[in-house]
Amino acid sequence: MVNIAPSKKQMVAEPSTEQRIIDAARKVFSTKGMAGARMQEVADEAGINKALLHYYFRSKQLLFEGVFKQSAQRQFSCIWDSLKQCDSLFPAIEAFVAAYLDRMIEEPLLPLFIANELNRDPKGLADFVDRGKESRARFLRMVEEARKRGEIIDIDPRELLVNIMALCAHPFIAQPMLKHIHGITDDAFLRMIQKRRKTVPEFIIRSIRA
Amino acid sequence: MVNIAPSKKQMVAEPSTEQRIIDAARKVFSTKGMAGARMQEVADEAGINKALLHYYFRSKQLLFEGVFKQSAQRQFSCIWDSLKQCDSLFPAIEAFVAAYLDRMIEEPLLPLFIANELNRDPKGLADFVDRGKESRARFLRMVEEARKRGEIIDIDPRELLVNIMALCAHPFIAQPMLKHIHGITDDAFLRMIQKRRKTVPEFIIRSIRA
DNA sequence: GTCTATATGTAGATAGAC
DNA sequence: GTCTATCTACATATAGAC
Repeated sequence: MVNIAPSKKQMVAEPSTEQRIIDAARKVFSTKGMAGARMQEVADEAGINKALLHYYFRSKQLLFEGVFKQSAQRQFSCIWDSLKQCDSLFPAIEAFVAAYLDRMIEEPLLPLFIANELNRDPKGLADFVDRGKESRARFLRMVEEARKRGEIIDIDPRELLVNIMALCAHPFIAQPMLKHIHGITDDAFLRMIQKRRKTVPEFIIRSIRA
Repeated sequence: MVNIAPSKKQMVAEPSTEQRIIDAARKVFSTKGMAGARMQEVADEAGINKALLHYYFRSKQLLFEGVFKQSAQRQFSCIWDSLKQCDSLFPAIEAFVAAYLDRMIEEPLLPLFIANELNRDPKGLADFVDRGKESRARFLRMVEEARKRGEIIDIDPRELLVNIMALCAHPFIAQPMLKHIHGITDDAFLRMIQKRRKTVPEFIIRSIRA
C-alpha cells in the first residue's frame, strides 16, 4: 500500500482546468493584447486544446473580459483601499505608493494592459475606474487641506495625483526599455522597484513640502 | 482663362497618395496596434483600396515598420538632441521636458505605441533606443557631477532619468483614464500638458535641489 | 497608378465521438 | 470533461483589367 493519501480531491494537487485556463489567458492577453492573442496559444499554455477553451468560456471576448475584469478590479481596489486608514497627507502618499508598487510586482504587465484597454474602449472600464471615486476625492481634499494649512506648496491636487501615478506605473510600462537601456536583469529590475517604495515617496514629498 | 496656376505639380495641392497612406497607417496602427489594425481600415482612412496599399508597401509588416520606425526615430532624436546645447543640469532638465512634451503633443499615441512594440519585441527597437546612447550617458554624467558639487541631493542618476521620463510620458499613456477621471475634454487635456512644461521641471528640481 | 475580383491562409467557433 | 475533425468568416495578399 503505497498510496497513503488517496483520492481526497486534490489536497496538494495541481490547479483546476478552469484556473489553468485563466492563468494562461492572463499571461497571453497581457503580452499580446486582446487582438494579438490567439486562442491556440492560450490552449497550449494551459496544456489543453481550443475546443475545451470554448467549453469553459463561450468565446474569446468572454474569456478576455473574465480575466481582465478580475485583474482590473483587484488593481483599483488594492490601490484605493490603501488610503482608507490614512488621515494625513504624507503617510497617505507613502501607503499609496507602497500599495501601487506591491500590486504591480504581482502583475507587472497590468498597467500596460489597462492603458491599452482604455485606449481601445474608453467606456468599457468606466465602472472599474469609478470604483475608486470616493477614495480619490478624499485624497484630493487631503491635498487641498494640507495646502491651506501651509504644509505643502501651492499645487493642483489633480496634478499631484497624476505625478504620483506616473512615478509608480511608468517603470513597469517602460520595463523593456529600461532593461535594455540599463542592461539589467529581471532580478535587478525588481530590486530597483523595491528601492522605489522608499525613494518615490521621498521624491514626491521633497518636491511639495512647504 | 480661369486657371491662372496650371499644372505646376501641386503647389498648393493635397498630399501624395503615399503620404496619405502613411498618415492613415500611423493613425490606425497607433489606435489599434499592429495586431488590431486592419488593412481595409487604413485604405478607407486614406481614401483608396486595399490593392493600392500593397502596391505601395508590399505587406502589412513593411507598412507597419515604415511608419513606426519613422515615428520612433523622430521621437528619440527630438528628445535627446534637446540636451546638446545644455551643459548645466537644471536647464538641461527644462529643455528635455519641453522637448519631450512638445513631441508628444505632435503624436500623443506614440508613447503607448512604443511601449507596446518594445513589449512585443524587445530586440526590435534596440537600434532606435541606442541612437540616444551618448546623450543619455552625458546626461547621467551631468547628474553625477552636480551631485559631487553638492548642487543636488544624493540620488541615483538613472533613477532620476526614469522619474523625468515617467512624468513626461505617463499622462499621454493614461490619457483616456485622466479624461474619464477628471471629466475633461481634449482641449483641457492640452492645456494641462502646456502647464506641465513649466510645472514638471519645477517639481523635479524642487525634489533634487540640495 | 488605380481599380475589381479572387486566391490563400488562418483564427474563432462548432459537431460529435469517447 | 476532453478530444479530433470540420465549418465559417475574414484578413492578407495577388492577378489582371483599365
